[in-house]
Amino acid sequence: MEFNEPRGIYLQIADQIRDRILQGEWEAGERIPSIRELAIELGVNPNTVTRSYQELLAWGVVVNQRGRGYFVTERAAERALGTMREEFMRDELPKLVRAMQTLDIGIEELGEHLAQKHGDQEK
Amino acid sequence: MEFNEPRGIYLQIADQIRDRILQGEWEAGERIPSIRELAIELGVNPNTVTRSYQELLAWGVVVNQRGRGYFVTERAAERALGTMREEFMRDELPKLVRAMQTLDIGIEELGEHLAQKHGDQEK
DNA sequence: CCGACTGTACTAGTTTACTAGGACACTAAG
DNA sequence: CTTAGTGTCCTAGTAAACTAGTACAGTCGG
Repeated sequence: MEFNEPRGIYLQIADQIRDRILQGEWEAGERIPSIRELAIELGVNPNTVTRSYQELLAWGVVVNQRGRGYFVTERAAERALGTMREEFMRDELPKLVRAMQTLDIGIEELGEHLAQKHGDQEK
Repeated sequence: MEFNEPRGIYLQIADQIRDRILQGEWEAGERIPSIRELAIELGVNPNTVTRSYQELLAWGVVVNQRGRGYFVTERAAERALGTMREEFMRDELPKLVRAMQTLDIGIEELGEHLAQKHGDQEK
């Protein structure tokens, strides 16, 4: 696995594991790879994985037990979406509002540009 | 002037001068404060102001002449809005798109939250 | 030419986020 | 109890962005 982006490695790992959880690679209650296992597999320091797993904890998709491992929570997808949306609304939205105000970009115009970028938002 | 935000001081200064230009504090072709003047007034290093002025150059609101100073351009407001919007569309919009995709936020929902934040967008 | 202003270039110190190394502590199986 | 696994803590190294200090270079009025 390559880590080219300017984003921290630990964030890329956290995203990857989160996605694998949400895709059902592990059942609720099941153990995900240990910190050391994953660290060796990815060729990074265990502390980096530890930090990734702290993110997963904050998102509510795993719980941990000292000496045993990290385990997928019930309704992990639901929890992840909820907490991550809260974080987005609290941290990113204000920046967006500021930018739109100084650049005098309306919601309608923003919508047009967004549509160009990722097409239909059906789901 | 206090610089509490986590954003670089040079960016805060650049924003401030940009706003003062757009508010018409100086005419087109008029000279803005010299790097040293502003540095002393704000209590920062001249190099920090230099960096702020580089931003203003990039935004197209000023031009510079070695040994003479920095001068407000024609149609500064127009230029600033244009280049800054380009930067926004190129740098910020992709992040926004990514976030909205992983969080499954639609344009409509985003609009609702934006409306709550800065009310009507009349102009 | 001179002097006082202007911007510029080079270098170094500071801060912050991030990553890594190594030791410690808990758990469970034998 | 021992051991091999687990997570956790403390510390240090790294890299990047930012800020500062200092010297250099152009401009213009006298």
